[in-house]
Amino acid sequence: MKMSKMGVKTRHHRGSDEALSQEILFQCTQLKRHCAGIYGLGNLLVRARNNIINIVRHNLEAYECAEVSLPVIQPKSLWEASGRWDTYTKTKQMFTFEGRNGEYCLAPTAEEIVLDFIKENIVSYKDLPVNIFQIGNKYRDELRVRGGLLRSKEFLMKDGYSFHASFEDMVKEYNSMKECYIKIFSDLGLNVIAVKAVSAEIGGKVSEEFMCFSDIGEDTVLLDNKNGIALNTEILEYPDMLQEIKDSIPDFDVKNLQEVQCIELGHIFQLGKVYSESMGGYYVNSDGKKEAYYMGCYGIGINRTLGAICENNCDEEGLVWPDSIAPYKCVIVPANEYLSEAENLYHTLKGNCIDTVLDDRNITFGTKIKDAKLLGFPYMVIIGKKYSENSQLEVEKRKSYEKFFLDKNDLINLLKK
RNA sequence: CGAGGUGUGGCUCAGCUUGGUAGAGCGCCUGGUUUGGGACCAGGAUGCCGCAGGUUCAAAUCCUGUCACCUCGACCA
Repeated sequence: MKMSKMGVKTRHHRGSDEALSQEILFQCTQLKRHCAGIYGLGNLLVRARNNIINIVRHNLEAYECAEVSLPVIQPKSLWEASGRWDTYTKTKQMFTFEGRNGEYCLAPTAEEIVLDFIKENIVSYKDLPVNIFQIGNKYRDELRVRGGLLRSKEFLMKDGYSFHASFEDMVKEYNSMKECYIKIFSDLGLNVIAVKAVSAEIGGKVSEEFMCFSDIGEDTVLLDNKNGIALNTEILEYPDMLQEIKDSIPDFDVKNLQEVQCIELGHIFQLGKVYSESMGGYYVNSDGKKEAYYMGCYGIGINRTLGAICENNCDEEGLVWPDSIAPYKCVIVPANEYLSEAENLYHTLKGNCIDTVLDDRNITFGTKIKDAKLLGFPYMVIIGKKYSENSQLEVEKRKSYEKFFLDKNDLINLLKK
């Protein structure tokens, strides 16, 4: 990609947000606030997000989850069936509108629609279990938005749903998804822990959240380092849940818990039969009897994960994309009289399938360097004075500022990794 | 919805207390000099001061209303 065609504008000043990463995203115009909680994303964010999506997708497919796509516009009737139309509209958390054939909502979540989707495909115990997921926009008219990507009204979410003939099978799948989620976050380079949580409006009993440590996080997590468990502080408000924990762990004591701030990136639930019963999700068992199936539900906030990664990977000079999801592997920064040499290298790297940006803008060298750091490309290849002095390429690593010289082939090998 | 705060060129903001020709920095355009870590000189363009009423000879400034946005609470991936 040529920088001149990317439609980016960088600024000298940062604006304000409680999260440094979000300030930087506004500064380099990768995040544009159109109105409260509604954002446009620039090229770098979209490419990084696509990389996250691919990691999520590949891991889920390795666990035999099948990708589908469900509509965002959903009819009121489905939400009345589950009883959640009133729950969500009362608190004005859901966007609704009048269409030609009645009322609709913009999906805040998808339990209703997924049942409507899968119902006719699951009629016998032989059709179970099934685990399907989608990656799509969700809409929630949040009472309060926060921190750019971290809490917005329109956001990209991966949501998955599993269907089972028995409670045991549901629990088994739940545990398998937990394992899968831990793998996903580890592939993304995030340090994430599973935390016991309250299920709220989604329903069901057992649920765990996947939390990433961060001072700007909205959630407070209580760590029991001795017993190796963690729980969301909101559990303290539910005496029965607290009692369950006390019963299962003999020397559990609220006094020994350590408080940490976290960002919630994912949440998995054992839903049980709540939705299948209300929405008519039945199958016929081996005895020929009709039964509602058990369900599990598994979500990852993709935009929020992107935001958390930015927050974990930035410094005073700008973003520092980790290799796992970097939108481009490197940027070529030429002094203006070396543009044609830079262009040659650009085509060579592209020819080797390396995602490369060429800063071909007719601006001063210093500005290009500043922008390269601000935008956070993992490697910067400088073509200028030193290029003519020696045939090796000057390379600087964004993260460590480490500088070294490489032959063209060594550079290709380095970036191909 | 409760409590605070802010709306002024593309961006960030000053000016408002005490009414009197609309400001700065960055960005943008033209010309020239620069060209390895956010260059310099000269010239130039850009505003219904969020919107609507009111007070006044006169309103960015005072009053009333309204809308939008931000921060803090109650809800959530």
